[in-house]
Amino acid sequence: MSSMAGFKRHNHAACIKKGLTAAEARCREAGLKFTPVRRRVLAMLLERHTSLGAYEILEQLRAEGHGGQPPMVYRALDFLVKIGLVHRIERLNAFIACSRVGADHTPMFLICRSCEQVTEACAEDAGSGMANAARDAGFDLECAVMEAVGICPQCVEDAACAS
Amino acid sequence: MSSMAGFKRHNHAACIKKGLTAAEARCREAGLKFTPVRRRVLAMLLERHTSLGAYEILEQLRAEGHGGQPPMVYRALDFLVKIGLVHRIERLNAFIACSRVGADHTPMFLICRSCEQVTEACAEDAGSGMANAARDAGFDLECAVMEAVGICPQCVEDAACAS
DNA sequence: CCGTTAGATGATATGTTATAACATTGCAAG
DNA sequence: CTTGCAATGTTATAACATATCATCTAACGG
Repeated sequence: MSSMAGFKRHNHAACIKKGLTAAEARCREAGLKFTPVRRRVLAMLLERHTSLGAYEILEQLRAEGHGGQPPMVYRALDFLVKIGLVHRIERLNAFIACSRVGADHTPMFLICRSCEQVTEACAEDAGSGMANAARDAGFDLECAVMEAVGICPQCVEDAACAS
Repeated sequence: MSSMAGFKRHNHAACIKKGLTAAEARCREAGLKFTPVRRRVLAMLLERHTSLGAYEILEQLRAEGHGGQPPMVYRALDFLVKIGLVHRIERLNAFIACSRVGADHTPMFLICRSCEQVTEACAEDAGSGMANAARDAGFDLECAVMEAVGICPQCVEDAACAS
């Protein structure tokens, strides 16, 4: 199976599996438990390949018969975010599976305001820029949030065709 | 009067006045109305000199006898954000008065997780970095969110003294 | 094997942030 | 004056998030 994601085609089934395998490995190493709920939430995020709100995840869990209340989802998400398997998109109050697990990366998110697609990109330079600006201000930077709002390549193209 | 703000001392009364004057000018130029509610909300943000939540603003308006419901505050904030007099801090779901009105700036926000102080900094380089990364991805960047979470200079110092 | 413990989950309630929808007001151009 | 438009008022609710306390369960030392 193949679909649009990250603005480009790829083997989606494989990338879900890869994500779950990486998660298992990471948890095993760290002595953490990759429980069914955590696995299911991560799988859902990997499947959708864009950001999902906590309540969308909750609804889907319920639809699958796992029942549950909001804290269940937020706990799973907190866990996944803490160990770096999932990122929070502040602008959207939503969550997305990390697409570069393991790599020491400085993620930036591209948020399309037309189709709502969210994609992770590398932004080492921008990260350095933020680190420099923080240092100049005497600020001890612990975490940098970088989110770009605009129009994704597909929507740009669609708009061009339409005109 | 003088107080800590932006991590450094400055003449606070003057900067409030300056902010309001700049706002009046900007609205007059653009043919927009700088109504009492809008003025009061902006003044409140300038006074506090850090970020405020919409409901904190609402409470204060009520305490001052202006009554009102949430939409009133959100409308005023939307207006102020749209014309660039106020920035939204995504990480905090809060708002802060722009400290560089008029300047063509690429704002980045330094959010202290110890004292909650928020400060605006310049991050031209980081902005370029994000713009480059977006361009490389074929993404049409319209708005860049840059927020740094960490410890402000004052809190770093306090921690050092305490140890 | 048993009891202890720590992490995970279940469940209820509530807190916090944001917007939809519709009514009303007030000012200014035609 | 009336029509149109932006701003404001009002009610209700949607959407996002967490505090708290109870219960379960797997891992560990005795």
